[in-house]
Amino acid sequence: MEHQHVTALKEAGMKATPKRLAILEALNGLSCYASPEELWKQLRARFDRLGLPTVYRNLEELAESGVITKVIHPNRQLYYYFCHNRDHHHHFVCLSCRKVEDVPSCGIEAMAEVVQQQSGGRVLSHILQLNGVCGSCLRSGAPQ
Amino acid sequence: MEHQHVTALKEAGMKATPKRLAILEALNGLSCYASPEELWKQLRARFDRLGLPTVYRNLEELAESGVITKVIHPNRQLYYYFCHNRDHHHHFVCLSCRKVEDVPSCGIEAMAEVVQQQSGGRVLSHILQLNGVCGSCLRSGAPQ
DNA sequence: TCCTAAATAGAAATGAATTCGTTTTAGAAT
DNA sequence: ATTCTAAAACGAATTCATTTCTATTTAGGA
Ligand SMILES: [Zn+2]
Ligand SMILES: [Zn+2]
Ligand SMILES: [Zn+2]
Ligand SMILES: [Zn+2]
Repeated sequence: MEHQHVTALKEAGMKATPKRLAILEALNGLSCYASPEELWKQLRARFDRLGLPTVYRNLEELAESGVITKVIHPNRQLYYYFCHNRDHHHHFVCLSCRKVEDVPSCGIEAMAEVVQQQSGGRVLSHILQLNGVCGSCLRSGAPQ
Repeated sequence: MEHQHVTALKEAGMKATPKRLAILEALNGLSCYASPEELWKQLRARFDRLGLPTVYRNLEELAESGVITKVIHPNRQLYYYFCHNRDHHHHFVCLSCRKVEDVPSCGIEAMAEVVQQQSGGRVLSHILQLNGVCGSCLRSGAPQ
């Protein structure tokens, strides 16, 4: 379980440093998205020295290499999520409790084709994210 | 053409102030997204006094009321775009020249249904945006 | 014309995110 | 095991887009 993270890092061409692994493990233990500062506060206890910039840098690098996912949030802060689903899919994120659910498929390929036909443009990336309140939050009457 | 902006503002429950109208007109004259500061610099020439916070506030209110659209950008800065298409649709935004193209339709309704079935969650909003380089940028060899 | 809630000015503050020069370290090579 | 080097981490300082705050002005209805 830890070694699979080492492997994932190696495959992404990144050194498997203790702090990098700890960040991955911390994210792995959550079913919701987390902010760099939250992860930093959590991990600080396990390292005598751990800089907040290190957490920012690693999260960005991990997202860049596709190991983790960046969550787009209305408050415009950075959040990250570790999803094991390697198929192309998207996320429903709860704005109340931060839970993340997978939503399979999307019609991006067809839409990219529309752009290609329309203007000859090239789609480099896409953002498809559903925001809302998850079932358990709704049932518990949590604030939105 | 100016009066239609007055009407749009009234319908959104907003006072039709000169500065608000000027912001709308400035955005209306562009086929691409713009930042608050860019609009401020452009409009400063036409008003002896115009605060940058006023531009920020108005753009946010206009986006909130649905008159204009917010663009999600990888550099995490705020950009806005004035689109006249009132049907539900999404945007392909060029990361090079900032041009915006409409992309009709999306399968959000079906995906919202998946979320409903999966966990009983409620989808409050969604983000669907295609990022890339438009046809004319590609042909001109513009930097990405 | 008067009134009032809404809008604006503009300096100041905010704070998430990043920079930078130094120090440490992972992991390959010997 | 030891050496070496590019990558990683430190962390104080900085950045700068965005927001806050109080005083002032104004749009639009009465
Ligand atoms: Zn929830
Ligand atoms: Zn997922
Ligand atoms: Zn372009
Ligand atoms: Zn549009």
